Amino acid sequence: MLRSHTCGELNMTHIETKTTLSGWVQKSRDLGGMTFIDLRDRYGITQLVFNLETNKALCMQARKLGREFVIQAKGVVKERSNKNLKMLTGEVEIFVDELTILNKSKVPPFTIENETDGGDELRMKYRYLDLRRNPLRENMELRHRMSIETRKYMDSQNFFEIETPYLIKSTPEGARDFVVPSRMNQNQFYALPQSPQTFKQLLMVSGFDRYYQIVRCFRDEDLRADRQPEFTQIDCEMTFVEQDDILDTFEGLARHLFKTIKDVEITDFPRIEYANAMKYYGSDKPDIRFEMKFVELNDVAKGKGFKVFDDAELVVGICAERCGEYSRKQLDQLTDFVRKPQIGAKGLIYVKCNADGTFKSSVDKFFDQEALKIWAAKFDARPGDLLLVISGDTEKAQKQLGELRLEMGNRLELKDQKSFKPLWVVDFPLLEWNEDAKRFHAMHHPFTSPKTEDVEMLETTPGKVRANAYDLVINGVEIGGGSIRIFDKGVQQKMFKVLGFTDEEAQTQFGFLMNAFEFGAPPHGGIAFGFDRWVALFGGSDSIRDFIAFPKNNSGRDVMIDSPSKIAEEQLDELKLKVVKS
RNA sequence: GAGGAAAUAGCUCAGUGGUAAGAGUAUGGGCCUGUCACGCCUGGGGUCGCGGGUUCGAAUCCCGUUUUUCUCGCCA
Repeated sequence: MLRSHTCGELNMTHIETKTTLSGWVQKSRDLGGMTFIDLRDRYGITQLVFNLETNKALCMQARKLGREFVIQAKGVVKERSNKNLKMLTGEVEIFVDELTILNKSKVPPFTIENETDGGDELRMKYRYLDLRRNPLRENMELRHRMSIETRKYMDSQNFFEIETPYLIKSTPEGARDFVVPSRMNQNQFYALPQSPQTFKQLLMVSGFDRYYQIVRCFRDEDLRADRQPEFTQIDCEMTFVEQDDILDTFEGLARHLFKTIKDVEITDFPRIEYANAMKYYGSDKPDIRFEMKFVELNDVAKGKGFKVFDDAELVVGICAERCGEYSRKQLDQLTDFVRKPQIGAKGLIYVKCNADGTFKSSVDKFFDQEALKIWAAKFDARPGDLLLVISGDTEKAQKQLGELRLEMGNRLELKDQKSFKPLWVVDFPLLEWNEDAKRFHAMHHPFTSPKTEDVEMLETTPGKVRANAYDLVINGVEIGGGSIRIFDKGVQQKMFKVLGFTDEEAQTQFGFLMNAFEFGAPPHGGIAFGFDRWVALFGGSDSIRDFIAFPKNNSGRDVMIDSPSKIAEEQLDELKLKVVKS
């Protein structure tokens, strides 16, 4: 070993110990007569000290060290005369008597500090340097610990970790596939899995009973801060279970991770139907760290001659506590917010609940004090509160108000970073109408089972069929989702029919699964968690990028290795591919 | 696919038509024996993303282009 200790472990108990440390030069402070070097490794920073009087040659050598040089230093642990209690090793230092430069370093393009001066692009290009920084190192450690604890819990619950293939078959539903040409099978392509969905179902048919995998998934869609083209799921499937069994099992996983990683006991996992999540929060992933529930006003708002309300399918509002003093400017800002094209509301109506018990609203012309008093009562609003009301088509109005609710949550600082509020959203619709394709799409995926009592509606009103599908949401972030699967060939065929597949297409695309279902498929269901998001959530970040060692940028590029890139003509020839210049 | 923003020293940024493009930081040299954001002195460092245009004159205005980034669409 090129070291006897790490840079994070030496303290007062090691005084007078002979030690050999290896690491990177974090910083040197040359005071003339003496020189201090901060030596860094994964474990911490230890101060090396060189004295011109004691050993001139060595001190001169130390002065020449640059940032990020890799060195080995041998010496004795001494108590500092000037202690630095901000550092873990700040009570001691090493009197060095032998110094070896293991490797020099160019001056790094940005500072390797907790607060670096480098911008995102530069840090991505030199990711290996960025990963030397404490915050990134800590993120990787968090990720590591979460994967270990996940495996511990899953193992304790008798789950097998089984690997599934990455070179699979392209399927029409869902996200765009990444595609890989096959050399041995000319003109044919593999696809990278969007998730191991069908394979884990086949493992259930095989009788493995409980499967999980921490597995890479690939989706060729546009990216966001919380989306990467390749990302990691905790993918799980169980046999002979009903929805509650799955929710219970994975509440267990969530509790275990919260306890072991965050030292937080989660007592409550409320469950809310999708329909109510939309009705009260305008979102299928409500952030319930704060209340501000929707109140519907159709009965008191319509029929008073205000055309906007009378023509609307839904009039709905929220109560922002203690915002009754909002200025014209602040209200205009909120109106602009909901009118942004991304949100798309026509306007915003406000009611100020004045301290003296009167009301001031933007619809005073149509609603007198008595009418507004009834509104306020519906919100349980107190003097000093502000009511914000949106109207329009039900679904749109709910989503728009949902965005406004989150915005108000930000403005009023109601989203406590340290608080974690998980919940299950259940009873998702089975299907959603796709206006462009003029057909239904599976909301979750085509193998999700409809609720038994709703199956009949598949042929009459497919849009109303509810699914045995559920999402785990924490602090407004969709952490995972799953469903009880269809295990009956007949139901699966019906499902494909509703999705607009001909029997032939269904057979070509998913024949392998339907065939398997004819050989004694057990009832089963499962769930998959977005591991990167979960780690980021625990790490207190909205972006998953800094929780992935080597992420890609917004355009799906790895700017460090410069991929994707062109390939050689010979490679194309071998694959029988031609590149068309556009 | 649609829209917004940005590109100036190694890095982070200021500079909105006019002399010679600046700051902080990093970096080279010098001084300093208890620093730990060390301090002080001093030096080097620029294709103002790229291409075209307007102008007596463009980092600055206009057009195009590339890259990055944000939002929406999209992401079962």
